[in-house]
Amino acid sequence: MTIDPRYEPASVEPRQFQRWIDADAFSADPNSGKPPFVIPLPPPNITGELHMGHALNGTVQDTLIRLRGMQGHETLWICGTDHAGIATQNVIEKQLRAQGLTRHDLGREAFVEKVWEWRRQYGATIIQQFKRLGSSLDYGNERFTMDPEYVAAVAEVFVSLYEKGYMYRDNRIVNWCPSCSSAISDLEVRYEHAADALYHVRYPIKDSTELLTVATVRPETILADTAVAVHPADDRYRHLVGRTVIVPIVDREVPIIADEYVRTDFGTGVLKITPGHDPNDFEIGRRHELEELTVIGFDGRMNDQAGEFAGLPAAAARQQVVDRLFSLGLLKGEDPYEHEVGHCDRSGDRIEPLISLQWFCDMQELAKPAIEAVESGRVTFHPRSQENTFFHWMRQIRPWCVSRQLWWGHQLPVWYCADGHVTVERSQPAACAECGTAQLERDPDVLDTWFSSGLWPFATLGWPEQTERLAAFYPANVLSTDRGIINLWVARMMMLGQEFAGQMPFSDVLIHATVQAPDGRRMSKSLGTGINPLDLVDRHGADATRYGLLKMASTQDVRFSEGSIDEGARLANKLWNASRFVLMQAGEAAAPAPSTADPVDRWILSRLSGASADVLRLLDAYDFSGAVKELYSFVWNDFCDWYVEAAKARLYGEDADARQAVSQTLLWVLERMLALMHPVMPFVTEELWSHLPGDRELLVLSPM
RNA sequence: GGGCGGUUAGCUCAGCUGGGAGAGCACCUGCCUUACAAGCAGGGGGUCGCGUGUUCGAGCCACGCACCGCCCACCA
Repeated sequence: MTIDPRYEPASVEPRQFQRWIDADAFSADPNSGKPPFVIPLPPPNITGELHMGHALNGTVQDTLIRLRGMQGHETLWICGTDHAGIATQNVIEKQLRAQGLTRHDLGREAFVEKVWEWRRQYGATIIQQFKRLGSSLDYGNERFTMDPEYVAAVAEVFVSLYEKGYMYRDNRIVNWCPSCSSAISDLEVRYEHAADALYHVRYPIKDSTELLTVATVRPETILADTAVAVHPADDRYRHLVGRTVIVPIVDREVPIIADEYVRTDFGTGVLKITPGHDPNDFEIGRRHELEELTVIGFDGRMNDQAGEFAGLPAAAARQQVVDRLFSLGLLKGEDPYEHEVGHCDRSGDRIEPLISLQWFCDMQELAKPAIEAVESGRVTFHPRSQENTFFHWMRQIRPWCVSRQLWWGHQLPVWYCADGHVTVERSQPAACAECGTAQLERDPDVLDTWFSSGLWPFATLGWPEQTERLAAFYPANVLSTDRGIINLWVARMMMLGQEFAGQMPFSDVLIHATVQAPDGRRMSKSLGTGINPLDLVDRHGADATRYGLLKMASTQDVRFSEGSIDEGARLANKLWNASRFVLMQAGEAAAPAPSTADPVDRWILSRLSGASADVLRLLDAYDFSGAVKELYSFVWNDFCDWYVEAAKARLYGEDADARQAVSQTLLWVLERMLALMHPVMPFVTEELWSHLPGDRELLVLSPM
C-alpha cells in the first residue's frame, strides 16, 4: 500500500464526502429505536453566501452531530433555507433597478415569479457551500420556509393566534423604512450614532406676548405638532397648562398640556408633541386624545399636509423649515447634538416613525412559559451569561408588528369585504365571515420573515400533521447560533414551539463566539473586512478550517487568526504521517488489539483513555476550544513525539514478540485516535480509516 | 443610559474551586535521524490594562477607572 507522504485535502475531501452521501450516512430513521439527537440548522437566507459565522456555527453543529452519532444516537441535523423576505426582495429589486425597472412595472404576480426563478437558480448555493465543510446535514430532507407544507403551517399558526386573541390589527406608529416601503419590527431597527443639531424654537403663546421655547432635532415635524407639553410639577410652566400656543409656520392653535413623560432637566423643559411622527409623542397623544397629523408620507417625502414643503424629502424639508423659522424670528438658536438614530437593519435607511394600519401579535402571554423554561433550567444557554439578553427582552416584551408591505413572503391569511369585515381563514374563504358576501379581497401584506422561521424546529418535521418525524425528532436537543439573534429568532422559536408543538423546541442554546477581523473590527462585506471561509478550505483544507475555527472560538468575541487554521493543517498532516508510519509497520495485520506487556504500551493506553475522557467531557460542556487543544496535545506530543519514537526501538529490534506487540498497540491506539478525532476532522480521519486493515464500516457510522 | 465579553510573551489565545505564568505561531541555536522540513532536539522573551482593597499569599476575589467589541434602550 502506498500513501502520499503529504496530506492533500483537495484530493480526499470530494471523494470522502461522496462516500458519506452514497452510504446515506446523514439521514435519520425515525424508527431506529436509538435515542434521538437533533439540531436544527439556523436556516441561512437564500441570498446568503457562506461567511465566517456560518462556517463556525456549522463546524460546531457538525462536530456535535458526528460525535453523538458515533455515541449511538439517531442524529438529525435539519437542513434548509429561509426565504428572507426583505433581504431577498431587495436583491431582486436591485436587479430590476439596474434595468431601469421597479417591481410595480412587473406587478405582484410576475415579480414573485421572478423571485422564485432566482431562488431556483441560486437559492441552494449556500447549502452546497456547507458541504465543503463536511457538514453532515440531512440533505435529503432539505426544507424551505416557502415550501407548500411550510406555508400551510404558517397559516395554521397565524389563524390559531388570531382565534386565541393574540393577533390583532391596529393603527399605530411603527418603524417605517422608506426605502423598503414597509414597516419593520423593533428588533430590525439598528441604532446608529448621528451628529445632528438641537434647534431651539419659539412658539408664541396665544393672547400673550410671551414665547415658549422648545428643543427639537426634527423641526420639519413642527408642521404636524398638535400640542406642547410640560411636566405637571414644573413650576416654571405650571401656570401655562391649559393655555394655547401657535405652532410656527402653520399657525395652528394647539394646547399646552402636562405629562409626566416630559423631562424638566432636558432642553427648556418644554416638549413639542407630534403624535404622527414620534413614538413617544404618539403615546402621549393617545393619553391626551390629541389629533394625529401626518406631514411625512410613506415615501419619506413631505406630503400635501406640509403645504409649501410638500414633495421635499424630509431631510431637505428640515433645512427649509429651519430657514423659515429663522426668517420669522422664531429660531432662538441651535446646538450640535449627538444621539442615536434608528436605521433599517436591511436597507440602512433612516427609520421614519409613521402611523399605519398593521397586524400585531401580543407577546406577553406567549413569553411567560419561555421565561419560565429558562428560569427553571429546562432550557439552558451556553454560556449562561447570555440568558440576561433573553430575560431582559422577554420580561418587557411589546407587541410584535408582523405585517410587512412586501410582495415576497407569506401573504397574510386575511380577507376583507367592502364593508371592512375581517375574515381570517387557513385557506381562501368562500364568503365574508360576518356579512356573507363573496366579494373578498386578500390582505396584500406578507409576514415578517422571522414569523415563519419561528416555526423552524417543528414545521420542518411536517407539523401540523402528526408525522413520524415530528414524533421522533421534536423537540430538538441543541440550537446553536450567534448571539445577535437570541431575541429575533431563538426567543420566538421558544414561544411558538411551546404554544404549537407543546414543548420547548430544544434544551440547550449554544451561543457561539463572534469572529472578528484580525484587527478587531467587525467582519463584514461592506467594511471589506470579511474573510471567505471557502478560501480557507481551498488553501488549508476543510479539516484544518474546522480545527482552526473551533480552536479560536473560545470567548464571546475573538479575532481571526490564520495561525489557528494553519495549526489545523499541520495537525492533519501529522495525523496523516503518523498513520502512514503505523500502517507501514502493521502491514495487512488482522484486527488490532492492545498489548499491555510493556510499560510504555501501558503508558500510551492510559494516556489514550485519559485524553478520550477529557475530550468527551469538554465537548459535553461545549468547550470546543479546550477539546481541540487536548486532541492536539495527545496526537502530537503523546502519541507522535513520545510513543511512536519510543516504539521504534522495539520495532527495529530483534525480538519478534516485541515487534508484534508494539505494532498491535500502535494500530490499536491509532484506530481509537482516528475515531476520537473524527468529529473535528472528518475528512482526513475517514480517509485514513479506509486504509486500516480489515473490512470496516465508514468511520462516521462506527462507534466512538 | 443598562447589560454581556475582552484587556496575560511580538501575534492569536489557555490559565478550573486564589500558592508553578503557559500553548501555538514568530524569533534564535543545532539537526535533511529511514512517518512527517507542514519535521526533530533545545533556547530567549511577560511589573498578567490602571488603581484601591481582602488575604500569609491575587492573573485569578471585591470595588473603581480606562480602552476595545457586541447586545438592549421610546429623553425631545
